[in-house]
Amino acid sequence: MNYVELARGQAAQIIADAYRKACENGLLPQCDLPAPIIEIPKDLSNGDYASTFAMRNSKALGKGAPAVAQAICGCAELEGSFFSEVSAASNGFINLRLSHLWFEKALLAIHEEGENYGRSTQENPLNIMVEFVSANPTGPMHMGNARGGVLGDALAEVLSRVGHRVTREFYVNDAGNQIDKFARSIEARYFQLIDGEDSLVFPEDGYQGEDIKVLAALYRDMHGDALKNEPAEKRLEALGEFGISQNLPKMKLELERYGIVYDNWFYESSLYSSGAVERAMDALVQSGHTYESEGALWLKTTDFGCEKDDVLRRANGFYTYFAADIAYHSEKLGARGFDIAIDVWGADHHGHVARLKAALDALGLDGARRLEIVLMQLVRLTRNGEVVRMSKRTGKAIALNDLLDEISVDAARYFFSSRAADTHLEFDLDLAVRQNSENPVYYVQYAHARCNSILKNLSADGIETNPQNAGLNLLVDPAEADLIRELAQLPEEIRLAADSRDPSRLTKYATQVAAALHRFYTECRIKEAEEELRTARIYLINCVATVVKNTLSAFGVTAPDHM
RNA sequence: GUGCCCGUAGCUCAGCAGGAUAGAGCAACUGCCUUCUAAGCAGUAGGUUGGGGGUUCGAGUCCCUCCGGGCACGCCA
Repeated sequence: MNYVELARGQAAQIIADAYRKACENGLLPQCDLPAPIIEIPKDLSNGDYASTFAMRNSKALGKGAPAVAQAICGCAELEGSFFSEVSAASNGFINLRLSHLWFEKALLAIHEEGENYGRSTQENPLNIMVEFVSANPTGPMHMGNARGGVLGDALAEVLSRVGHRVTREFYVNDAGNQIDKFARSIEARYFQLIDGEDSLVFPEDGYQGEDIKVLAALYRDMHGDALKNEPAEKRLEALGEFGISQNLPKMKLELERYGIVYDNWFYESSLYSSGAVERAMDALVQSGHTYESEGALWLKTTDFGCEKDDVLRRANGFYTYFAADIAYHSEKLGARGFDIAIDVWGADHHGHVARLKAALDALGLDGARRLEIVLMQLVRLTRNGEVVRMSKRTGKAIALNDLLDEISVDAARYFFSSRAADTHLEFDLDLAVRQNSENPVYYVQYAHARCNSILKNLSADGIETNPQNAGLNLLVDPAEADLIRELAQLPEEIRLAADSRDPSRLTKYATQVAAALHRFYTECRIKEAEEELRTARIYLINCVATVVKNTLSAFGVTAPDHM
């Protein structure tokens, strides 16, 4: 149950009713006004909720905002609501104060819902696919993939928590030029192993990493030198397939270590073998938005507001990556039955967004609305203040696995979750490794450990620590009220994270809950409190533990019982 | 050159749909452990929200412009 939403709704209703009553009493003129906006002020000294109704409508009502606010307050009926007090501020704000009933109800809901607290349902649940990471299987994953991984995973999680049906997918780019490049790189290393360093010139645009040498050596160990005398085409195919067959399981393991498990791994190559690419291209030709020029097949993306048209099939007869991507996404939104497809992409692909949407629009799939791209700014990796370029081609990428050897999965996931996708993220390796207790993740986890520790301690003294619904009306200390207000916020935070496609706000929320707990812990004793109050505080502590755990689990971070 | 993203405290960043006195963490300084975990709490100091215009009762938030940084503009993926 979302008590923030409930209170907000009640407040809006109270003010709307009060306005109607003020009109009947001749205090205010009858106008057609928009629904009152209710906000939670930063500074709670004036009230728990506030409305800007008077300021917003003072012009329409022909009266000053303070006068409007006073008229509203005079007519407001609080009976049966969660509010105990309504007042007009001199600048026109209408302030409402929550009654203790609200605090008690909010706590009861947390305990009742337990690990489901924070979840909600949709009237019309959507079938949503979140596709993320989709790193090229040509080498180990880097920091950008690490960021995209938690972002996509957490996004999928919050979407499912608000009641949608969510599928996590990894798109395996096992076709196209970069695979050819990959195969030629392994080939060069393979020949170097057999015939010495100068046997075959290393491709200029090849993959330089050590992992390529390892793959070549592994292939030779397993299959010998026979491939050397095969035709080049057959050799490259064998080496490319071998490389992918080695890399892909490693990537799966790496992602699992990182806490990410996909529902489905979708292979680009399957789009060709299933005929999906052909079908999509035929459909595009049927749509009338294509033409042939200089031997190539073009899509008129300019029909949909793009700056220039794009090639679908090259003059050499091969389809472009764009063509495969159109086929892939038309399958998602068509045959595979997803209402919405969300892709998490690196910002370096942003130029691709408009034309993919355009292509889907041409196919009648409403790409403008049903395809959502979350663009993630690239991670700038620095070491000793120096920028480290992250590319698989140069072999200088820092692997996700290497990072996880240095810091915990929890620390890595929290760090990458803590900033919105569109912020430029700087990741200092030395700092990350050193960060330990300075990392906010420990601050939050400590809050959970503290709750548990208190309960364990009390339990050892023979005190009942299972939540007992009694004395909740005694929780009136400001530190207790602040804490409960924070706890009540979780369902709202998850809803906002899902709606705005931005789970990073939950790390900020987690920090706020932890801060409120730590303040409460300092201000309010539990062990020495009088029995009824102690019982109520034990109830509260149990709720805090639930909320911290449910928040951290949204981005895959654990809530330890002790630290 | 064109398009997208960013610019808030010394550093890393919040600021929800325009609202009351712009907030956290780190770093600095001052206090708080014989009492439930000090991985904590309280306090001090730190700001022309990149500059300049505009919109209005009100702008960090919206619009324009300039400055600075990142990314992209392939018959690569």
